[in-house]
Amino acid sequence: MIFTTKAEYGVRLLVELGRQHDGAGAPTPVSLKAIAEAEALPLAYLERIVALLKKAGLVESTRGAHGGYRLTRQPAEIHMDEVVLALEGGVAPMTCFVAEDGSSSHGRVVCNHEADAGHGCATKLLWTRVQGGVVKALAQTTLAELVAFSNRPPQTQTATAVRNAAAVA
Amino acid sequence: MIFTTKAEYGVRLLVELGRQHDGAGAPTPVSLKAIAEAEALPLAYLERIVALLKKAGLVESTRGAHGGYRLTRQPAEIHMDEVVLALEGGVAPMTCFVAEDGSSSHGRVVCNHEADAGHGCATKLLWTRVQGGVVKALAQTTLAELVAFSNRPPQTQTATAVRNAAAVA
DNA sequence: CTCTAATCCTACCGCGTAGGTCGGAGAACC
DNA sequence: GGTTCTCCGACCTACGCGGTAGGATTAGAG
Repeated sequence: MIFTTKAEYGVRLLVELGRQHDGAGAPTPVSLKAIAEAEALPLAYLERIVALLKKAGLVESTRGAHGGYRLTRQPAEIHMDEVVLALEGGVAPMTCFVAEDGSSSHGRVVCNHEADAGHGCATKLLWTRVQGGVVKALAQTTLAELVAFSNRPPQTQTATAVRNAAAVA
Repeated sequence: MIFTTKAEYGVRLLVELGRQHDGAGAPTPVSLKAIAEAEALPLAYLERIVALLKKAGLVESTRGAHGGYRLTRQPAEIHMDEVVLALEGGVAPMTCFVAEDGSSSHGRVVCNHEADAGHGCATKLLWTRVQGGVVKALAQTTLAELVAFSNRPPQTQTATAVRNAAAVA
């Protein structure tokens, strides 16, 4: 598989925040406990995940009673490549892939067993293309889309997902 | 990361076979030992990997002395989606993704915690798009391309890889 | 006819990491 | 001051990846 549950839970957490997000600048924050119950996720684990999102500046928090988290931007302005990068710490199709700087979305990608033979590793071309496809698919999806998708009646969700995926491909 | 070393080693193995592959129908087979030495990979591990490729019909073998493996098709006719599918047993971006039939390239994809809540999982749309991007990138790459890439002088490889990746994206 | 080089097959193992828990310390609101 | 939150770091466990061991089988070479 590609992504761990960090990405899964983190995205679902953001969707839950995006659902409560109205146009106002600073709405009432949502507590992790409420999100954990709504999505049936372990609270203690969510704490560590949301810390990653906060460090990336995607959410902000207010402590204390009636505190919680809220988005720092409009859901339509949050693209999933940034989200997954914050949660997973990079999007690399193979262990030998390391980005030169932190962000793997635009940075140069380097295979670290480059000099083992005269003719480099032939798979580098392949993994580079795969990574490009993943990042592109992530960047084209916004949080607002996922929020809208999650509010749709279930029987139409499958067809919509397939249609959107076909549009991407 | 996305893929394990099974995919990495398997692709490199195929590249090595493709390099020896001339136009003739049944050329002299290449032994695993030769490939293991050329690519500096553990022989015993390669045995298990090549078994997957054989089961998928991508290579055929002759046993006994001076035996080995050879491709069943021209390198230009071997697309990487089929290869990775054979090696990794499916291309799923998340554990909850399972294909209805064996092949994940065209089969319908289903999230197995579909019915846990009223509003399905919002991440399904995202993972479907990601998987589409990966499969597309794999399907667009043939073994012949990788063979040609691996024979190129090293100093031009990086620039070429980036250019090709940009063309895909 | 045997020796040898190769494919085949199955069981085994160590180790890193994903996934999750626990307990507690600060911060705000009543 | 108690309650409700965020925050933080240590800790634990199951599992799968990556690799090894050892053998059985097949077929060409001499």
